[in-house]
Amino acid sequence: MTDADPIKTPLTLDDGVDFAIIEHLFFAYRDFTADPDAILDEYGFGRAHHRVLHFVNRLPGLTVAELLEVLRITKQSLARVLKQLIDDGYIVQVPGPRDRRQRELYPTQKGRDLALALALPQSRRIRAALEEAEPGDSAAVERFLRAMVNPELRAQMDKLPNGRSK
Amino acid sequence: MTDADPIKTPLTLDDGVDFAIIEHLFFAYRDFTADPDAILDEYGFGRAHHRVLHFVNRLPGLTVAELLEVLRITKQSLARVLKQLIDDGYIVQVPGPRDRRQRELYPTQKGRDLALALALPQSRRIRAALEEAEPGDSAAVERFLRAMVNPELRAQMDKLPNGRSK
DNA sequence: AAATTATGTCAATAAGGCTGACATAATTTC
DNA sequence: GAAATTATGTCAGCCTTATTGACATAATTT
Repeated sequence: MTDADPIKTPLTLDDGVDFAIIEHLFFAYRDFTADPDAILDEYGFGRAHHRVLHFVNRLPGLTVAELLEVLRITKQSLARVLKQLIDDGYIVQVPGPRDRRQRELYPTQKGRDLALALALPQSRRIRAALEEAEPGDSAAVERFLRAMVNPELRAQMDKLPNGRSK
Repeated sequence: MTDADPIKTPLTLDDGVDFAIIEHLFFAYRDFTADPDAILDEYGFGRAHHRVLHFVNRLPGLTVAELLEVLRITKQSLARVLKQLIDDGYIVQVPGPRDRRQRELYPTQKGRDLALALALPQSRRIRAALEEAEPGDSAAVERFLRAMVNPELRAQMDKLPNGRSK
């Protein structure tokens, strides 16, 4: 019955696995999402609403199909969340100019304000983390995180406005 | 009704928020967790099982209370997941030597093997990401991720074995 | 006119969280 | 030794976010 015996030694770096970064990512992401989660609670929203609101603000006018592509969830999962955001006046739908079947999604001022309020504590946390860092660390972190994404999905990231838009 | 009007300009860096790193973290973490998720599916397990199995392997002998502390979930949430892992022979409980009320949690060989199998694709992804990086980037990334964690929770991270154990 | 497409909606299911209440056994305190 | 506290387990019920499958509607394309 040696297979049912307890193993008393911990998994360590010996095992050829980079547990340091694996665990750092876990803890960092947990606290990173805790900031907006607390705000969302007050509105009766969850993390799903945050993601929708975020991308509608970053890519105003995107269609439902495009949003599903970015979020990688199903239409039915999106439906409830999107409906709430529309009913509560955070997002509006506008019929597509060329194809009137499409619904272009735009934030309202209320939706813009909330998106910004949710991003602010996250941005503050990032800025604080970079204050203790060496110059160049910011670029290194961004390069690393980008390289962690599946190559075929990096194109999606490039569609997001990165420069200072006029 | 200007508040219900669609806003057509995107949120950008102008708004004083570091969207680049916010979004990079989102996409990176999504793909980072997709690797083990696919494996867990085959076992009928979810992400919750992964987290339990991971920390039991990294801190063998920890008690239920300590595990709850690390995971920051409730006893009832842990119960279901832990029970499955024990019933299926991935984890065993051993009565605490000093306090026999406590249940020390240890992985079995089967549990050790699965924990390692789940960590491997994540480690491979990290290694691949760092291959394109400059020397020193790895340390910069680790510093950054650590600084992203709430200060009072960093002590928890220090309890994890980091060196090469003898 | 027929087929396809974009979207919306209904019903059912599942995972993984939560709270509250209660049970048991072991330890600590008085 | 009795009482209080602690560590754990378990039951019942609820919520959110996701899933799949099926079907409806309107608009566009063929």
